[in-house]
Amino acid sequence: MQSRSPAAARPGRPRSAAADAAILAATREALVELGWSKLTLGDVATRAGVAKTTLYRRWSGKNELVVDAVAELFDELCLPDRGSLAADIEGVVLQFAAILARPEARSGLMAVVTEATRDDALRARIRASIVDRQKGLVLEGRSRAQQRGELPPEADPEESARTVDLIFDMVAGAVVHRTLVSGRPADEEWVRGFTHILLRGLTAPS
Amino acid sequence: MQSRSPAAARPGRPRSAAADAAILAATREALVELGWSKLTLGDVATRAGVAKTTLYRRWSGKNELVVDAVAELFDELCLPDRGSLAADIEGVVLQFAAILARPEARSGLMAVVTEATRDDALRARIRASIVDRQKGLVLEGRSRAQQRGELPPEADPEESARTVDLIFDMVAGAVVHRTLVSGRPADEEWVRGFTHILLRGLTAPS
DNA sequence: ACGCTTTCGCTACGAGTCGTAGCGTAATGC
DNA sequence: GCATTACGCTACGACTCGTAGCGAAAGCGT
Repeated sequence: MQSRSPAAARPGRPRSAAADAAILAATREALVELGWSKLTLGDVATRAGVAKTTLYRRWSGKNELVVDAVAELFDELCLPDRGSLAADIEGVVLQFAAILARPEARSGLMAVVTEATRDDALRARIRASIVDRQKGLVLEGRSRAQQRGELPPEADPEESARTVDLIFDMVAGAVVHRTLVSGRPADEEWVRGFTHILLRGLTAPS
Repeated sequence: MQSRSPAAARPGRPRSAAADAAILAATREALVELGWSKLTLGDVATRAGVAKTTLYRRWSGKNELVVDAVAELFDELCLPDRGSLAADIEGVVLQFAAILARPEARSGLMAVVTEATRDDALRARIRASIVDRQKGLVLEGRSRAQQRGELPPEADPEESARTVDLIFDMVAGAVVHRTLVSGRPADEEWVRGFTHILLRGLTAPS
């Protein structure tokens, strides 16, 4: 029960880390050029310079591969301290919008979310590698705002968790809908208006 | 230049309206059982009791067919007058959430939006048959609220249009994200919390 | 009743993708 | 050297795609 680490020193030839990187990069490239529906694993393998069988040895299918390829795009997401809650929100929303403006994120992210409606394992994979990271930003931003005194400290932890979930759905949902459904850019002007409404909704006296 | 109506009295055998209904119903049924990716036009044709060629004569492909099939789900969407802006919003959001709770809407709607990221004609079709109808509800609700005095009348029409777009992205985006990404139901409790924040953001003094 | 026109159901087809199996070779640890 | 695993390559059956061709059916005008 000891060696269960993922990269345990197993005997035999190790998997090429370069191949992993090449495959994920090729997947994003194919997403840009072909989109989700016309992306084939054979094509990705050719672009990456690996055999198709190598691809199937590491990923069980198109869904899992694209999740990993898209997840790397969210690595750059962080929460810079801009001094006020409003500025922090605007900053992170603009970062999120910049990622969603990239074509590989647009087609890839939406597609895997679609597939996840019928695949619980895939949904868990998305949550672990993408969604939870975003939610962490919401938690961090609220913690900062409470330290600044911009938000009251939470009393009920359960109520607090519900509020975080709600804020997260509102932020991510609005940006995604603006970018992908309305088809218009989430630029600074839009983000300012959105932040304005959200912030007043959170802080105004009832 | 006279007879340009879509169903002009053309000579020859008319298209079967019953076949249209059967095909769209079969498409929704297949969406429930198979989901988007495993749905094939041949299977839909078999379920509907029509030939595959008939399907291709009326729709150019899977995307357009599913848009029409899903669009019918939104026919029931309306804005009941509940007496206050808060109640109106809660009512229509709950209706929207009820539609998104159906599996054929979950997999179908998200899938066509995904495909629309690379297909402008498809995006226009979605906007015409689904999105614009929802946006109309936002306009109607705001108009009512202004008559009641719950919202101030708009001065700048351009600013007004921007606000409507923003509200629409926030409402639809939050419900979609809650339902499809977070994977939790947009039940009454959640809708109350959401409406509370949105409404305070819209009406609280700055 | 008769043609004209369009739709419909059916069959068949080449093209493309899928996911897997088999084989020989390359890379690592003992 | 030897065991073990990863890799590249080829080939395969099964499936879906979108289209073409055909004869039959259903309307409309004369």
